[in-house]
Parts: sequence; C-alpha cells; structure tokens
Amino acid sequence: MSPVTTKSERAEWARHAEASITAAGLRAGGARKAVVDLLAQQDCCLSAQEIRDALAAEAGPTPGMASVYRALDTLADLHLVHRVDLGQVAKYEPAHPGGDHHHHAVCRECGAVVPIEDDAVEAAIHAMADRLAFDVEGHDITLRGRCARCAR
Amino acid sequence: MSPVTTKSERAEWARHAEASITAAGLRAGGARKAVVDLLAQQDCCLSAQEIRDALAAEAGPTPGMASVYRALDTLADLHLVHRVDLGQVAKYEPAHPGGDHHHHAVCRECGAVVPIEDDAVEAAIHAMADRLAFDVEGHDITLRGRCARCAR
DNA sequence: TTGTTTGCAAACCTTTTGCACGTTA
DNA sequence: TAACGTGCAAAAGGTTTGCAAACAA
Repeated sequence: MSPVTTKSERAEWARHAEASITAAGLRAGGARKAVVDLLAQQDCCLSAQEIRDALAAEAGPTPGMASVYRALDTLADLHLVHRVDLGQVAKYEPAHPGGDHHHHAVCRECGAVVPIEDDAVEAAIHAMADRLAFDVEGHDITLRGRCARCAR
Repeated sequence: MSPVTTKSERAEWARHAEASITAAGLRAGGARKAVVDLLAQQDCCLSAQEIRDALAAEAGPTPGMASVYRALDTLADLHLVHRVDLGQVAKYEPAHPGGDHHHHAVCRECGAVVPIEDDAVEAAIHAMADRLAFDVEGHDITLRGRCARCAR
C-alpha cells in the first residue's frame, strides 16, 4: 500500500505552514509549533486528544488541550488543516496546497480510519458540483463498513 | 426543485417504521411515536434539538431530550434512521428501505443543509468500493461551500 | 513595550445514564 | 404483572472561553 502523501510533500507542508503563520502576522509560540510539527508527520487525521497524547509522549513540555484546540482553529482558518467530522469527535489533518486530498473509510468495529483516493470519484463529484446551484468549495466522503481485518 | 422524497415514500416509511418497531417486540410509547411521526414528514436531516423543538411547537406533551435521543438510537439500530455527521452536532433522517438515499451540501455562511442526489457519483463510489480491501456497507458525501442565496 | 500565546480552571453544549414512575401488552 | 418507555436530574465527554502570567517581536 503506497503512502497517501510522500515524505517530501509533508516537509513541503511544514514549510508552507510556517510561512503562512508568519505571513499572517502571528508569532512563534511553543504549543502551536509543536502541533504543526506533529501534523507534518501525519498521513491521515488525528483528534485533538490524539495530538496532545502524541505530544505528551515526546520530550519537552506538553501543551494544554486549550492550546491544541486554539492551534487547530488558527490552522483551519489559514486553510492549513482540514477538519474531518467522522463521528462524535472532530479530527484534523494537514491540507495540502495543491488540492491534493483523500477521503476516509471508517471501520464500525475497531474504529480504524483508512485513507482512500480515487480519481474517478473525484471527477464525478466535480461534474456534479458544476451542475448544482451551490458554490461548492470542497467535499468529504466517508465510507462506512468493516476494515479488512475485522471483516475476515 | 423536486423533492428528494415523495409524499407517498414518506408515508411508506412511516408504515415500515411502525411495522419494524412492532416486529422487534417494542411497545408503543408516546415519545418514540412522536419522533417517528415527525421524521416521517422530513425530507432531510434534523438534529435531536430540532426534533424536540418541532415537537414542542405541536399540540400535546413535549418529550424530554433523553427520550428523543433514546428513540433515535432505537430507530438507528433498526436501520430506520440514518445518522449524519455534518459538524459538531449529529443529525438524523429517515432511511428508506430501497437503498434510496441522498447526500448533503452545507452552506458555510448560513448553515443551510441541502439534499443532493447524483447517479454518476453513486456509480463511481460503488466501483471504487468494489476495488477496496474494505467491506463497504454505506457512504456519506458532504459538499462544503455556499448556498445559492449566500453566494449571490 | 505591546500584543500574542499559553495554561489552568471554569463554563458550555451535546449526549448518555440512573432511577423512580407510568404505561403497554 | 412483568417488562418496557418516559421524564427528570445528574453525569459524562468534547470543546470553548476568561483571565492572568509568560513570551516573541
């Protein structure tokens, strides 16, 4: 299974994020930087709690939940992260500038989230969007079912 | 704009729901019946709060929020309603037996939710699902953007 | 110095649960 | 009458906000 984003794409996102934050006149605090650095390593979405847990496992101070939420909020405003609503908990993932994105399959048994990509579906969605009396800026697709492991 | 479901489809759903509830050995209480009757009139999704507010506006006793949630939970277990996660609040809509379903476009300005249908997108989703190592049981699509009124 | 960022605690909101009472089959 | 359904209140998450101290530019 190929990764959904390459290592260089993730590094590119980190640079882009830093630049956007500076360009917006924001300062470089520790908590937000830690969140950006962690997201830069991710291929798929994480919840605020998962982000904080991951940062708590690293060396250095652990940011408070409020700071994690505030950082995610700021990043979402700058279109640097995309918020994904897969259930009762919001998840967040890096938003890549080129419009390059993926969707999610969620296992109803184990809760696993698998990233998925499909050009034909993207094309069909865009064709539909063009015909609607609605100014479509983005879309999310969630598949529900059971992952390969749980279905076996 | 044509309705997503016809009046007869909605009446059909109400009958089907009553029958399923009885068949499951459940009894006929007032709160759940009120929720079923209200959902039977809906074309698209409502939140638990919206359901209760609508019932409060009607004649007769207003069910407690807990009863609304319990009713929705039971109906979801019986596959009579589909839970839709469009944001921080869960919404619920009647699930039509034939597999007939729609998706949603959400306006980022006014929050309006517009039901959408597209056979080509459905076909593309199914084709993709067949190729995945994931047992896909259902899917949800959310378009984000601005509705016709807000975009004007 | 000045405005931003952070952490903590409290507030908020949605959803769930415990429990006693009413109701259905 | 035995089990289920309901309402109320309390609890339980997840997320947001107020405020004072720490910090970057």
